[in-house]
Amino acid sequence: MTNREIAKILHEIAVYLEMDNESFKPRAYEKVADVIDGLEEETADIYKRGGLKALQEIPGVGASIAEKIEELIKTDHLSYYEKLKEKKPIDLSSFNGIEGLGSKSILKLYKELGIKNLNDLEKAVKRGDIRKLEGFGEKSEENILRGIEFVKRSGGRFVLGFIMPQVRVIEERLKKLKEVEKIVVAGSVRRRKETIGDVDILVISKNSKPIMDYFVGMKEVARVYARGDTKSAIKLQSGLDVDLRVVAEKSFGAALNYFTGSKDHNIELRKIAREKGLKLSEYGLFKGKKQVAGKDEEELYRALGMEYIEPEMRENFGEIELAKKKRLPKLIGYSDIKGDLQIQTNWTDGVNSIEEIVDAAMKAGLEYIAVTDHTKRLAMTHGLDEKKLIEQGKEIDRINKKLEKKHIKFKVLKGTECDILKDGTLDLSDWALSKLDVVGVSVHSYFKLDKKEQTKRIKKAIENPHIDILFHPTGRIIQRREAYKIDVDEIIKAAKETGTVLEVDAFPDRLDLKDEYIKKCIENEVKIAVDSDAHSINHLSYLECGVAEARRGWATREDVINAWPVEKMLKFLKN
DNA sequence: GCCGTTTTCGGCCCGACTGTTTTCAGTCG
Repeated sequence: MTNREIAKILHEIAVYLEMDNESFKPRAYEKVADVIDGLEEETADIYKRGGLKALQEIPGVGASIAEKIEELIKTDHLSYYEKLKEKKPIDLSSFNGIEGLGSKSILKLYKELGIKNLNDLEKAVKRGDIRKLEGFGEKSEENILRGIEFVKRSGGRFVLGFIMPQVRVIEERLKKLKEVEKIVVAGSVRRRKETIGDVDILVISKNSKPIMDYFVGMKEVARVYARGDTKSAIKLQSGLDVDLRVVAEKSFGAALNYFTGSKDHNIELRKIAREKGLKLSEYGLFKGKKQVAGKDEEELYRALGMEYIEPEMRENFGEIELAKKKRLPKLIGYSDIKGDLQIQTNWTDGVNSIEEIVDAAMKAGLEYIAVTDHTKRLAMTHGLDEKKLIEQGKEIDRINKKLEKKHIKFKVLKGTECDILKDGTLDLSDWALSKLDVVGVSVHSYFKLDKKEQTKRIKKAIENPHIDILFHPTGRIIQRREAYKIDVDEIIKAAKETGTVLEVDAFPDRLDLKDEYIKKCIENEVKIAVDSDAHSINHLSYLECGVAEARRGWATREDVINAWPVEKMLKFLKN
């Protein structure tokens, strides 16, 4: 049983307990569900390793929940949960994402109308049964209908890197309004989560009416949920929900903090405030009635006795403890990347020539790139064999000479994205690999091998002394493809032993490695490389998404080899 | 149900909005 499955059951137990008007138990289950969902190690492995005792070391897990998890792991069943479900046989998960429907409403719908799932709900809405219920009305009915549509369509989330340009356009437009004194996009966009559900924008203004008028009247607005003087909410034609809030200058920091989240991070901060006899809300930090901080975030964190915490770290994964001790890492900056070590050109499946990419990379402020086209095994991309690779090397020599002549300091490196074959051997000869500056390897086939075999395959590949970087190490594609089954800890260990760099592929729906694994690399002193995996010059801008993910994994400039000058980076790869 | 510079009981984050009411429960972030 996976963490996700365990978390889902615990979450549903919480909902059932809420239905029974239990006051604090639901929160206990809810909390553990969240913790387990975010756990790196499989709970089943934790149990295997240390039994009930180890389970109880998971934050929020006590004797009672530990036993329930044990039962789940051992038998794939939980009698406690099944009894609850027997009493109220409702498909709770089908109601996820229908905004405004919590446990109490779901219970009412079940009791009064016998609604057990989304299908029943849709039928009841269409019959007009919902509005007749006490406590429900036309508006509720409309909301439910909209929720059903939403859930059916998208599951409700967008890949941040793909939707970001749209967010920026709106931000820029609002910024230009003369009534807007300050504007920040908060929420999960500011924390740079991989996917987002909606966008929260905060502005300071003394005259909000024209701003709100403009906001709800934009051409791509599909629907206006609310239009007030302090808050408006819209849905864009793309399906993205955007909220705009106007806050007072003296509360801006507190509001920004509050609307940036994460929720867990905020809860911790509020607890700390309470311990100090203070009260934290989105209006500020208060001692009694008196505001002691909240104008900006720096001041707020200082008043709580800690360092400023970058938004990308605010997940309550230990950042607050470090901030208290004033020992937060200095995260890599968005303009620290000096080179890009994975780029495909029109020699294989990229669309641009090497020279076009060099040109674009220079304009983007880079100092070097590695050309890393696919190898022959990927026939559909016309992958390069040894002979073509040598030809390409000559072309790169020519371009470098040309740059030198013009006294341009930019450097093009010879590289490859060499295929890892099924047995862990490589698609190019050692002789060919030894001629290259940057050797990346990656898996593009046999995704379904079992965990042991897949791990062994990748380990074998990176044990080849010519290998520098393992590209997109887990192979996941967000919202489309699961990661291959591999033991990431084993791979990190092998990378440490062989001096292999692990990549953070910056493509918005890859972000591979993801944040939690990046954090693990850094804890184990394994270096990472943030690469665009560009297949066209337009993709170079995705480097930003990779840096964001690296920051979410607490990476500093020292951890990222392509944030280093080219000489230092190459010297590191040689050793 | 969990947790403890409050160790075996008492407290658990906070405020606002929504839709339905006629003072509030439910939901959300």
